[in-house]
Amino acid sequence: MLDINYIIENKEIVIKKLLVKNFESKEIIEELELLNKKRKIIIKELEYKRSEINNISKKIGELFKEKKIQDAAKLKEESVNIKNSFGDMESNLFNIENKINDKILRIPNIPEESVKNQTENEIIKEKNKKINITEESLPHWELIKKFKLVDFELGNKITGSGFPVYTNKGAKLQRSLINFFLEENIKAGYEEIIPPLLVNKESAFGTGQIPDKDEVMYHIERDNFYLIPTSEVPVTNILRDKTLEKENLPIKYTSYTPCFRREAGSYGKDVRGLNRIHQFDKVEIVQITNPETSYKTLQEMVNHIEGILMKLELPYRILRLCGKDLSFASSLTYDFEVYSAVQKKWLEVSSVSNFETFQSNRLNLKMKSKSKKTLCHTLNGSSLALPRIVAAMLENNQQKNKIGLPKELQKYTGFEFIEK
RNA sequence: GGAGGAAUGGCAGAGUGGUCGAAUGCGGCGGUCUUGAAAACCGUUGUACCGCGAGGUACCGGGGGUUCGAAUCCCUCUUCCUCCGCCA
Repeated sequence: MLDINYIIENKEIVIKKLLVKNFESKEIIEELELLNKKRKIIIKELEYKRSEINNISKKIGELFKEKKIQDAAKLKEESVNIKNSFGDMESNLFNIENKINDKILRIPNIPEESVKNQTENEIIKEKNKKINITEESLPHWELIKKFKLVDFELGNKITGSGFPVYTNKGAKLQRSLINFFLEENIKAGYEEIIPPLLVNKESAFGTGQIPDKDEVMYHIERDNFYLIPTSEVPVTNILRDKTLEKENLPIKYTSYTPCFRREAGSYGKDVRGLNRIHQFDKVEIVQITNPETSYKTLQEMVNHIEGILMKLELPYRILRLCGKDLSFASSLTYDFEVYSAVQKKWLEVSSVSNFETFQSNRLNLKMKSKSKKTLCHTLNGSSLALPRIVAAMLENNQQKNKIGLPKELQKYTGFEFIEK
């Protein structure tokens, strides 16, 4: 959520920058400006009247002490009159503030300076795309059947489409990847968190999932909880309504959780196999930083994730997202994709973003230095999302009757190959 | 799930209708003293909003109500504690 005063004071710049995200904001900002003026006028009058009532009440108190009951009764009447003159002011103010809120929540975050108004994502780096596959090479959805790693039919039976059952070495591979990612993150100074998988609406609001994107989340009506679409939600909300000491920053959290996404309406060949499912495993990294250093932090996170992908010996590329592809809350995002040789497709496995103050403003997450309080910057990234890593790894490393695993991962799996 | 109790500033803890935005202690910040530090002493110390400013308004778990006036009374929700029940 952007700050209303900032929007109004920097109207022209904000409008221009939001166009980079393909968001036309002129009208909405002008409406905001008008509403804000109305708001201030009402507040001024209302607070003046309230202060009058407060004064009268004080006098009444004194008169009561002096037993001047009649004088007090007179003042009471006066006070009631003032209160009656409020009219609809209070409800008007309430309505205006609601309208302001609604509008401001519809405005996306401002993209970072270097994001240009282009529709092409910039490829920052591309590594090791050459893979030895043959005519007989299978896509991962065939491989997982052949080697009995993941059972989608079983998931259909137990739950429904998009809830795979990992079996045997497929299950062990999941657990090994999770451990590998967590250990890499912990080595890099991240504190491990196991958060709740269900969150309340305040938490979903804090990181920006509601009101705009509530259709991606499963919602438990009876208790009004949401299943988390990413551990970013509970983990970032650890610090909701906190003021942190400047010298305690940055705060670095890592967390493995299953993630639940409704992915309404997406069926077809793009979602075959592990490409897109309703429940998947992901390890996340989150950082809360001093606003002055957040872009340095973003780079550090990108380097860290790149290091993990290198250890997995997967072909990958890093994209710097264009304005059009930036998410609602993000100022700058780098996407990581791994190459899936049989599908001949790049698969997104991580998205690393700096949200600047967009989340912290909703979260009321501040930093204190000397006597000054300022909003922190929040950042997060996947390190990493498992299904597509598994898909690419299986496809790229397949041999005749087995699938090889990267050395670094073997320490965790305890086996070098997946065999029949 | 049932019965009872509680929620106050960074923390601890007073306050049960009127100079209470809130005593006191601890902590924090500034100072005196000291070669330096500690101790002691003095001062200071919440947030948001409106206003050029003086100043004002709101906030004592959340929401609503009673009243001229609410931390204090009433309703409701949430969370915590004690007891009972159930339970991995």
